[in-house]
Amino acid sequence: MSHCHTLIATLRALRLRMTPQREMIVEALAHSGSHMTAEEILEIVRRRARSVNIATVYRTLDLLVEHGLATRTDLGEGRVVYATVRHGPHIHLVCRGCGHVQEADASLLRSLTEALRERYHFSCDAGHLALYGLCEACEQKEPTSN
Amino acid sequence: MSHCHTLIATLRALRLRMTPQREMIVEALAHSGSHMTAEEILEIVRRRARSVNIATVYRTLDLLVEHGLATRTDLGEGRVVYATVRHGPHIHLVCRGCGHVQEADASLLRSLTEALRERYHFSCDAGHLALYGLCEACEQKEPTSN
DNA sequence: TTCCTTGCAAAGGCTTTGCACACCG
DNA sequence: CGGTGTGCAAAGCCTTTGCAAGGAA
Repeated sequence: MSHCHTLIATLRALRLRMTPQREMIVEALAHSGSHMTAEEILEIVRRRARSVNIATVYRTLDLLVEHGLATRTDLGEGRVVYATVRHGPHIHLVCRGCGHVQEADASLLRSLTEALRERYHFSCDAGHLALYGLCEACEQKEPTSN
Repeated sequence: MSHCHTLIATLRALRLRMTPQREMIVEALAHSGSHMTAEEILEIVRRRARSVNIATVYRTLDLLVEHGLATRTDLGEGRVVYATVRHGPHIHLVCRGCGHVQEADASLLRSLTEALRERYHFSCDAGHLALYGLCEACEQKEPTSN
């Protein structure tokens, strides 16, 4: 609740125009438990206003990401998800078997990101991370690792 | 040299038909220093046979990946790269600033993958990994982290 | 000869863009 | 009122697919 109000206030402070569409999109994203695709956001927004267009969703999400209010994570295979910054950094664990995505604590990355910085001078962005593999159920189904 | 011969022999052993197109595609991939996109492979193959089609490249790459002879890494933003297995597991470090991709030693992932297995029962596939962030040059250009 | 593979073109899925109208501030 | 934002439709990009002809075994 207050979270999306904060986001909306931030948008206003950034001198960005607040339209009903933007408000509904921000609310949909802020109220969701975790990451969402543009299409999922559209579906929720359309429950309130059927005329809202997918292009507007993409444009608003771009806006949020540009201003650091949301993150965009490309899970690969055409799946791109968004989340408000409040969710904080997390790892997306994407199962190659069933496609399920679970979130993991980003603090697990600390030693990795430090090593990458030291050895490769690469500043890893932990907030946008997707890791591929198999969830417990799918690993038992797949006899040999692919 | 011998590496692509090994790959071709493996394909033959798998009873897969060997066509000039497949041979050229495998050679292009095996001779490359690292990962390549389908389009890059096509470009190289076309220097030898202009008529080769992108669909054939995709079909051959699918074949190689299915049989474990190559890996497909989705770098996000529509960039998908392939590499022969000989390259061994490596991490792709993708710079959000300039788009440059460098490879890092996959052994850095060991403790992370162990932690994910223990805490989330997730079997992480280190061979297909892409990490986002900023390379040294781009980090100095970007004053505040995005 | 028998399937498999190929090239071509069209279709698909997701995302972006051009345009005229609507509307926030 | 001025300048943005929106809906719509079309275009773009990468990848896949249907099909008839070509080619490996």
